[in-house]
Amino acid sequence: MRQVETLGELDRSMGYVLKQASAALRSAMEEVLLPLQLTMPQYACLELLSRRSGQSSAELARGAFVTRQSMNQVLRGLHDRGLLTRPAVAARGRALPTQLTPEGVARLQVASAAVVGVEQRMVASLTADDQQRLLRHLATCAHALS
Amino acid sequence: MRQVETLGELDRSMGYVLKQASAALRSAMEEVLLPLQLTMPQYACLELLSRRSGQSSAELARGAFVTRQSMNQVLRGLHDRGLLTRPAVAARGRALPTQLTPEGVARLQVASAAVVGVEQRMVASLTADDQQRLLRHLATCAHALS
DNA sequence: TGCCTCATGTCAGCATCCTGACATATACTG
DNA sequence: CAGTATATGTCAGGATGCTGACATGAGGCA
Repeated sequence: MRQVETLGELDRSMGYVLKQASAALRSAMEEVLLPLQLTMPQYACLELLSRRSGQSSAELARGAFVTRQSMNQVLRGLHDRGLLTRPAVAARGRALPTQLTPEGVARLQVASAAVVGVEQRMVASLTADDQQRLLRHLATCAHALS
Repeated sequence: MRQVETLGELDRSMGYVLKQASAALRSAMEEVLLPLQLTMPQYACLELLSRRSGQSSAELARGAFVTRQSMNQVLRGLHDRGLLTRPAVAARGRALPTQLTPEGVARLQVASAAVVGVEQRMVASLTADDQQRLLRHLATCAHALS
């Protein structure tokens, strides 16, 4: 494959370049998560729970950009593997608060380190200021379309 | 839903914010493409063909970040709707060069205008310089992970 | 109180995308 | 020339995610 084909106008399109970066990140993350027996949504679920414990399936779904149904399937898989706990019945309302088990925390620590490595590799050639700018601009873009 | 929940550390993660922006863009694009009877990969395919005509399914697949098989399915749908043409047999090698029909060009013009509108809305609150910076930084990130 | 709205969990069905495999056509290499 | 490697198209099967629908629980309001 040639390096950039014709270096066409696509590289001027914000949408295309954003998709390109996102696809590259996803691919790289799946690569490092595969040996850890974790898929992308599974890792996202564990990460979200580590940031704030006791979230419901619907909350996790919004945080991971999937539907409630998909997140529920993810939660079952992680529950069956003993990485998190869910009450069988809701103590209040219908939400079932989820928590990481020690095994889940341990697994996440390894995975998180690998993912951080990928992120650092992604922005390695940017200065600290540019990284902050990029972070801020991306957040602005996301907010503008919400 | 509260605005940003706890405004947690997730907003400091480059990967998360990138995914957030990408998801928002995809959602917004699907919203404007739905009335035009076009899905995301279908639009990407048409756009790629308008940039460079005669591309094979495999080339289009790489450009749209999907597999050859998925792109082949997309091409069939667009071919059945008369938006593009493919030779039944390869004139040389195995590649089947694809071209847009006038109907395909017309449909793409409308879709492209809608998508450009979405992209402009996304970066509306950024200065021209910041837009160029964002474009350049995203390309750098994508290249670093390839 | 009764009613309405909203959020959550869950089930069934469908659409989409991918992995694995195979045949074919071209280019390269000994 | 024969063998290998690479690229393309295609088929079959499975995995994943989504839409639509329903029941349940909480909160707000006349």
